[in-house]
Amino acid sequence: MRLTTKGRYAVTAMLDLALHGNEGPVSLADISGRQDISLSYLEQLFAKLRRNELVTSVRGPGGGYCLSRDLGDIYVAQIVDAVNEAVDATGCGGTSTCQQGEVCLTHHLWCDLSDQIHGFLSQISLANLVERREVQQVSARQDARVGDTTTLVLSQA
Amino acid sequence: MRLTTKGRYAVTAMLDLALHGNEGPVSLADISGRQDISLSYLEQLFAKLRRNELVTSVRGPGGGYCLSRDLGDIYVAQIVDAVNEAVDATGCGGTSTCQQGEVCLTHHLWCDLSDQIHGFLSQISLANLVERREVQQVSARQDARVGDTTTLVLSQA
DNA sequence: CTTATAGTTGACCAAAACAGTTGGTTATTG
DNA sequence: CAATAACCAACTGTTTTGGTCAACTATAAG
Repeated sequence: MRLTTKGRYAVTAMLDLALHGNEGPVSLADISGRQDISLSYLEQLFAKLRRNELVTSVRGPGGGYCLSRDLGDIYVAQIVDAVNEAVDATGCGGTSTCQQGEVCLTHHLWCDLSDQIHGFLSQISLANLVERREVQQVSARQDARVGDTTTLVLSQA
Repeated sequence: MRLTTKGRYAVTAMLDLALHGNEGPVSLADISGRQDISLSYLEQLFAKLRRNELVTSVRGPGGGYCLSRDLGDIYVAQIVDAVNEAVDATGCGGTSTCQQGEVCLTHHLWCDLSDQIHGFLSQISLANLVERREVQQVSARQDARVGDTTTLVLSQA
C-alpha cells in the first residue's frame, strides 16, 4: 500500500469539503487556503476524485466541488484508492505472479496485510471523522485563522 | 507507513534465512538465487538488518548470515522497520507539526492507521510464517528448482 | 603464506513517483 | 463582456526506489 502525502492531501481536502460543503459548492482556492495545499496540486487530485465519482463539480463563479453523496457513504479507503489507483501491498497486484509466474514466499502475508489496512480504512467514513472532537477543534482553529464566512457549527452535534 | 518492495524483499529474505539457516550460516548468494533478489541489493538490506541486530554475519568461506535470535522472537514489523527506518503514516513523524507547527486535520487518523498496521505486523513472527502451509509449499518448490542441499524438512512440523 | 570466499563500504546510476508550476481552455454567472 | 472557477496538459525539480560496480577487509582452508 502506498501511503504518501498524496493520499493524506486527498483525505484532508475531502474532510475540508465535508466540513464546509453544507451550503453549496466549495472552491479549491478556499481549500488551498485553509489546508495549505497547492491549488494546482489540488486540481490534479480532484480530477481523480471526480473520475472516481466521489465529488461533483460546478463551474463558473460561485462554483466549486460538492461531495457526490452523503458524508456517511464516503470512506477513507475510497479516497486513498482514487488518488493512488493501486492500493495493495502484494507487489504482484494480486495476480500471484510475484516470482517468475508463481507466488513468492511472502505473498499471503502481504495479502493479509492489504486486507487489514483496507478493512481499517473502509470502516472510517467522512461522517465518522467530522464527529471527532480533535477534527472539530482543528477545523475551528483553521476557520479562525482564515476569515471564514461559511463555517458549519458542529460543536452542538 | 511505507510498504514497498524493499520491506517485502527484506521479509522474504529473512524468511528464507529462517527456512535454510538451521545448519550454519546462509550466504546472500544462495538467498539471491532462491528468491530472485539482486545480490547487491540484498547486501544493502542485510547491512541494515545487521545494524538493527536482527542477523549476525560470519565472514570467510562457508560464511553467511544467521538470525540473531529465535524464530519466534523476530517479528515482521521489526524487519520492515529495519530497512525502512520510518514506519509511520503521519507524515509529520508523530511530532504533530503537520501544518505550520500545529496538527493537521487528519493527524489522528494517520496515527490510528500507523498503530493498526504496526500492531498487525508486530504479531507475526518468523516462526508463525514458517508454520504456514503455503510458505512450506512455496519453499519446497524453490528448493526443487535450485539444486538444494541444505533444506530443512518442515512438512512434519 | 597464499588464496579463495564472503562480508563491507561507498560511489554511482536510471527510472519512477511525488509535489508543484505554468499556461492555457472552457463553462457559467452577473 | 468580464470575472470566476473548473478543467487540462505539459513541464520541472526533487526524492525514492531498485540496482550495479569496484574496491577493500576479514577469515578460513590448504
